[in-house]
Amino acid sequence: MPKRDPQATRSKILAAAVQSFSEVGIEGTRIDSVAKRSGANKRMIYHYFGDKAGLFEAVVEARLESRPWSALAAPNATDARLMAWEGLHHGAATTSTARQRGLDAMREALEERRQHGLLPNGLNVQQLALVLLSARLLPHICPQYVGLLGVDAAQLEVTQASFLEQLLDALKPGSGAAPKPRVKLKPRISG
Amino acid sequence: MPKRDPQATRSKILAAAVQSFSEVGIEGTRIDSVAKRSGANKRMIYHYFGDKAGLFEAVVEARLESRPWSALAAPNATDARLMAWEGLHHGAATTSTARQRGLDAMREALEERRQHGLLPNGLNVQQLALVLLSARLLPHICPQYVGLLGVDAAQLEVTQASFLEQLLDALKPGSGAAPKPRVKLKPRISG
DNA sequence: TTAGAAAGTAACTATATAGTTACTTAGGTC
DNA sequence: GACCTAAGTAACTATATAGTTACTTTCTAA
Repeated sequence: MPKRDPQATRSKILAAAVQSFSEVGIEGTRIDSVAKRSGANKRMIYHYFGDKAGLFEAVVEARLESRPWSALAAPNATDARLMAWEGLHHGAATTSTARQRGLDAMREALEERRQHGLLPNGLNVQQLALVLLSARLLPHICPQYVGLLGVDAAQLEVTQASFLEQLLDALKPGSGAAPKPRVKLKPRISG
Repeated sequence: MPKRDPQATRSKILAAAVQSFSEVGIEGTRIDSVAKRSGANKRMIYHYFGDKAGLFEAVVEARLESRPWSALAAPNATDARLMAWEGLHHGAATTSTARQRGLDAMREALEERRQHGLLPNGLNVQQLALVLLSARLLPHICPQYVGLLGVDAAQLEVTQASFLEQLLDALKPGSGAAPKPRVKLKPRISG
């Protein structure tokens, strides 16, 4: 094991930064705390990433740029929260070709679904994609509303996936009958 | 006009705080800047609200507690962002009886819609409410994805409302035919 | 009209924080 | 193995920030 390992240092800083930014956001993140959590020297953060903004950029790059996108899969809490902090701070400004490609693919998958006659022709696929993405992101960002709406937060990952599939199913042209839920949920064990 | 007006002072502080918290969040908000923006003395903030956390609580109370909730109406950007900062910082912990009532009403409205045969019986109304709320909130929180998904941000308020109505319509049991969009959109004038 | 409470002000303080300086140590290369 | 560059460290600095102290001014009520 070498005493010095630039790659390892860089990535342990990045890992700590991912956690911190996701948990407490950009303003909430303390460079000193990232240094301590990563075990690296604070100076190294500036060495590899320039400044706090650069560190956040690197975090976005590492977690959001090359992630797979899918209309029904939920991003994990870490990524969802990073997306929220990014959006709240930087607004719509994002010139991300990688994410653009990923989201295009997601849209195309829905488009294909429509061409197979599984979605109504009049339906705007972009809007549908936005609704599906929103549904999977928001519970990580505003968990307070999950509870307030009477949805079981602990099982949401599963119940929501099933619900959204059911929703898409119900949109299928000609599906007049009320569809059945695909997953039968066990009653939650309390305590 | 009296030289002193406690009510007015309190509310101008609150108004400035609403703006600041909505724009830059809890950590991003500077008490000095709220004081300056409101025209009140900084000391008065501590006098009326205790500390920064108390000020944020008052902001939530003022904007989120007694607002009307509706399955299809979009909260404005200010409120949506406040909800996001609140959720990101405080998580699921919210003991809000007022919001609970408001959201219950929203759920009941959907329930009623179902009882009128306008929604499939198998459909989980809580989940549906969550999806609709998510769709209306997320664009304010993560505006970057609106553009990346190819949706026109400037017209979203209108186009999304129309889309969601269409979606609910398509869920109506027995509605096999592809529904038409309810609003015909003008092409956007560029420049 | 005067006491006392509440509203309001300005200057202050302790501390935390992003970013820097000045230095030491390791490792590859000729 | 000497040299040089990159990796790494610790102590430092300027400043910004939440919260306070000590004070003045206005309003109210007896």
